Amino acid sequence: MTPSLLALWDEQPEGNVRQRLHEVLRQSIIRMTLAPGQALSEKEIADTFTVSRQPVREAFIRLSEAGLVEVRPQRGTYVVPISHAAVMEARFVREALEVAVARSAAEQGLDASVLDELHDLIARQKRCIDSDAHDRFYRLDEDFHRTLALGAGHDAAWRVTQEVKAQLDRVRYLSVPDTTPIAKLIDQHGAILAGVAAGDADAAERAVKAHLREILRSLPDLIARFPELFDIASTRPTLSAAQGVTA
Amino acid sequence: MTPSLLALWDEQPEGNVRQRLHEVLRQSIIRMTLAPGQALSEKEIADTFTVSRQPVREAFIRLSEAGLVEVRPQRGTYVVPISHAAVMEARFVREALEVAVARSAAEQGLDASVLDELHDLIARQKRCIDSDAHDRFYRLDEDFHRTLALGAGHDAAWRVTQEVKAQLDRVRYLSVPDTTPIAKLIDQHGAILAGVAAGDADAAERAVKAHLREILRSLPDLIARFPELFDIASTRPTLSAAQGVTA
DNA sequence: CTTGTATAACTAGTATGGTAGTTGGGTTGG
DNA sequence: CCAACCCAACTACCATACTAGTTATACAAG
Repeated sequence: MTPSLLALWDEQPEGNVRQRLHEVLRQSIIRMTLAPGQALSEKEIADTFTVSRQPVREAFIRLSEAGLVEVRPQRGTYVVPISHAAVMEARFVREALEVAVARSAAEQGLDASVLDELHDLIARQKRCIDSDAHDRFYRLDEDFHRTLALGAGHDAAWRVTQEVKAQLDRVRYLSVPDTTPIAKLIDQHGAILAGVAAGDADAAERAVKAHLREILRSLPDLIARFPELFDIASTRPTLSAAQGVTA
Repeated sequence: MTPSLLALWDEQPEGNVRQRLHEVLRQSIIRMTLAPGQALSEKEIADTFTVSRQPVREAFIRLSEAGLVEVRPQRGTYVVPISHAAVMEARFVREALEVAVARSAAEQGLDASVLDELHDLIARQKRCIDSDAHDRFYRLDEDFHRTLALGAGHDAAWRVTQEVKAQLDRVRYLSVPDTTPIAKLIDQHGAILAGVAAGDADAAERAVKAHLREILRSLPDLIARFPELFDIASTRPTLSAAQGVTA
């Protein structure tokens, strides 16, 4: 584990130790380098990166807010198992946001430069079909969704999307390279862009929904194939669950 | 400032110092006890609550992620001004989520107990109309939206909604008690509930949108009345803005 | 009076120390 | 053999110390 963590560490240029650590750990959890259920020790991580425990702790807190780790006081910090319920909820939130973004983009129109960039991204994605460049495709996939959101001026929506997407990316990483073929995903990107470019909000919405529902096709199969990575319970016990109502 | 902060502190029962501090500061910012632009000193806050700087710092980090404060390294931490763009974006995200939640609730149906609770909440809201119990109404308002979201099983959506709602609540707190009369808001709650209960997703969506667009009516007036609380620039300079695209 | 510089007083970021609590394993009494 | 207990080795949380960077001010040089 250590070597690949350190590799990510070196390629994180931005800013302070906390942010770099957060990004390294986040990526490692998404990529399953840190497996669900694994215990993360403040001290061990701190020693690995030759930093103090404090920024590690702060990174843990942020990860726990994204639902990627669970901090149990005086016990330990653990990578949370993939939860079916959490994935479904993340997908729900993401669909709500991206549908709204696509509709907004279709209705208000996008700058020509943004449309060009989106077309360009799809073209570059197509070059990944045969070359088995999955990692490259995934980055371009994220670029497509981000460019659309930011191009429509909805950067808060994108920020939230990015947070919940972590839950989904963990699943997507499992389904490499089978399940849904890349070509199909690229076609769906094309459909989204076509709807947006044509100013047809309804078509854009349908395209986004079709795209984001692909994960539903692969999920049951993945749970069957990797049961040890998933939470057995259908509903995950969340600390931030329903609270009492004002008396 | 100090006394009212400490009052909030004492009524935060839950858990650790960091969470209590976060909630106290968050509420204080929403309620304008901590005014936009005000500098927050780690040391000063720590001394006020007789805790160390560390949990204060961690609370600041969380607040900065919600866009309520800005941490400028080696400089200071400041309550961010209300930004027109940030409010519009928060409203956009909230509408996207709550529309999706309401549609989901209408389509899948809610338990009778949840419907009862929603009706009860509306009834209790009506009792606030004449008594000028604005604070009480606002709590019941939040209860209504939370109960709907959690009742439909979308607690992740609610968690995100709650985060972005802070930006909107700051504005709403300014508009007490004029602008939109409480009675109108309660009617809108009733319309949402009616749509959901009838299983009419389209009606529920229309009702949610009408409800959440009330803020748009009051915002220009508030900017004119309290220009010193708002960011002058139309677009706020966000650190997490657009990044380059994969080369 | 203006300007450049040194400096003192702040800041956040990081490191380290201390405390209370949990856990698991070994030991002791039955 | 088994149960109860104890203790050592962890944990996260909080407090404190230290570092590095920013800013405003005072002061000296022109």
